[in-house]
Amino acid sequence: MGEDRSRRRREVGAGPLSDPDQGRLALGDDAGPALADPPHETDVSDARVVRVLPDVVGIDREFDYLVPPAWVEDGRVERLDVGSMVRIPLSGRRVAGWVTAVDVDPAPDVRLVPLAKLSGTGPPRELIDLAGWAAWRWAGRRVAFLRAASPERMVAAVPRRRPPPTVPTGPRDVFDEAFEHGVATVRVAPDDDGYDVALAACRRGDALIVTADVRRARHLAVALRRAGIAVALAPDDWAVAAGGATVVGTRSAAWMPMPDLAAVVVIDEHDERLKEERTPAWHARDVVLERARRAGVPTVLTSPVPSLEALRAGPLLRRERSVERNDWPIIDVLDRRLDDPAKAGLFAERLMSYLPPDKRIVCVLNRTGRARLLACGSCGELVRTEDGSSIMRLDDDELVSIDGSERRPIVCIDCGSTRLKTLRIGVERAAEELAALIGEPVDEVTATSERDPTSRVVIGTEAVLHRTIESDVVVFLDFDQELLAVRQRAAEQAMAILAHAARLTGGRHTGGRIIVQTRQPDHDVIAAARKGDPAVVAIAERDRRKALMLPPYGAQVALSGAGAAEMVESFGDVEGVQVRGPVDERWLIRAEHHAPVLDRLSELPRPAARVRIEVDPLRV
DNA sequence: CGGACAAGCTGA
DNA sequence: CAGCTTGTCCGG
Repeated sequence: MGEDRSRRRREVGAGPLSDPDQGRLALGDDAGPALADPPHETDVSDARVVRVLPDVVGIDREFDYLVPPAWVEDGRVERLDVGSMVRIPLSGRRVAGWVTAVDVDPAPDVRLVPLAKLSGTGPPRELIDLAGWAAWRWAGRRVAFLRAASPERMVAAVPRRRPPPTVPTGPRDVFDEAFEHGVATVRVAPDDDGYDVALAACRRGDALIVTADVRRARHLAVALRRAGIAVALAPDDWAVAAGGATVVGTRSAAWMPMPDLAAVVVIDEHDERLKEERTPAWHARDVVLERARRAGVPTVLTSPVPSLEALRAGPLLRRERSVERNDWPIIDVLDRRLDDPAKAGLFAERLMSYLPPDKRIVCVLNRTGRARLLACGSCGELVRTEDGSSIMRLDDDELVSIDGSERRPIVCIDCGSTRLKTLRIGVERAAEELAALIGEPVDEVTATSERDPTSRVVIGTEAVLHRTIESDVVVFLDFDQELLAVRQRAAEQAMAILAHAARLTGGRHTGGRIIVQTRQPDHDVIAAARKGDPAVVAIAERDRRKALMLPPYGAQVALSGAGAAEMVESFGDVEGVQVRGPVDERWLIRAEHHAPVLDRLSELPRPAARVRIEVDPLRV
């Protein structure tokens, strides 16, 4: 060992200059002036060694580095700890990385080089550990999670906490009780804004409050600050959070530093926006549940329509049945089977008599999969080929005809404008028809609409529910679209959509109303919403998923991409794990428990070709 | 990921 | 066999 070290010292100190990093070392550079002197005084054999994970996707391996002795002398080493963000020389280039361990015994027989730079403060130790767990849980790479846990811009020093938070005390409520269970789910009113649960969490100390919606997060942050609480809004206020504060934010908040974490809240835990879309497709609810468990602090999940995952995580707390019922709007069901099929258009004949003449009305028409049309944003003409025979689509920054034979830059042939808009035929036609029926203008809202609608009656795709702040009545023109969707979680998603609509309208006690046009008036989802009791759907779903061993009662992993076949090949046979596929170049791995599948996936080498691994996908 | 190096292909 | 492409390995 001693021999190794002295050899290393010689090589590091006076090694060949062909290695650019060693050249830097000998010349001082970032390592500081101390090393510009001959290294006779600084005994590198006693130098401290740290372990670093490079911020390079595709490496996912740690390397050992020397702490430059100059850092010891100038005190920089004081700031160097697990989680520190550094720059390291790695195979001839310099890359960023995270310190994952300090004062390590270096791996033998490697020629150590010093760290190049101390860049700033990074994720604390517990988040480094949590990232390791998450990499296992979602079969991803640690780098992805450490990036999520790192500040967007380098943080040199963490400000110390401002004066101790003053938290308004209030009467003990259902949320205070929920925190005493360790993990619990509270079924709340559809229009619950999350403020009460957030406040109950803050009464316990620094709270981590995760919401699905950005606007909700911002509102909550403002409201809590107004109540005198020190709040860091994720991800911007990273440094404030690191100094100690309550953290509010969407998914990204799950990875914010919190030195004094005391309680965790997930608002609208059923919302699919809590799941990252890109791989690794982690779920913020599940990340914070694990984080809280490790920290030994309680978690409360809230939702008007709790997921099976939440119901499995802990007890469900509800309010009185009669109270819950009142929190949901009245649901009017228009049975489309009763219409004369010959003239069954988009609007049931009876619908007009259900629409109040002076209230705000939002109509939802989820016609996904319909052909999207491009039109000129200026003259309104449809974007077509030269001869006008066929429509054109957008391909990167060019227009291309459907058969691919004609391309041109984005220019309207009629007026020369370069501005385009997309039309969704379903919604557009419906808006025209509805405007004619009610004799007043009807604005359209789609995911790409820029301005908020101003008309009293609005129509749009599901996106309209995210855009509109308040309305008295929500009409689902074709709810069968949701009920019949060939999706694994169609019923829950339909229930969630109704809950979202109920948020806009408010409960029946304030006149809230939802009108549902359907050919399945007896569907569980509709029955549940009418009673204001989502358990009806949850129980049916639970039994179905248990029987099929679907999450959360089993593990499901989808593999796709060019390297998937190779990965499945090397996955081989694992006891109690079944592999099916490929269906559309996609494999499905299923098992009763996650561990055998995830353990195997984590020990498998990644194929060179890309593989998309989705653990417990929301849609299959 | 990206550089180094080896093995394989091409053309004269 | 130089000169190039493609594949595989490995980094401290």
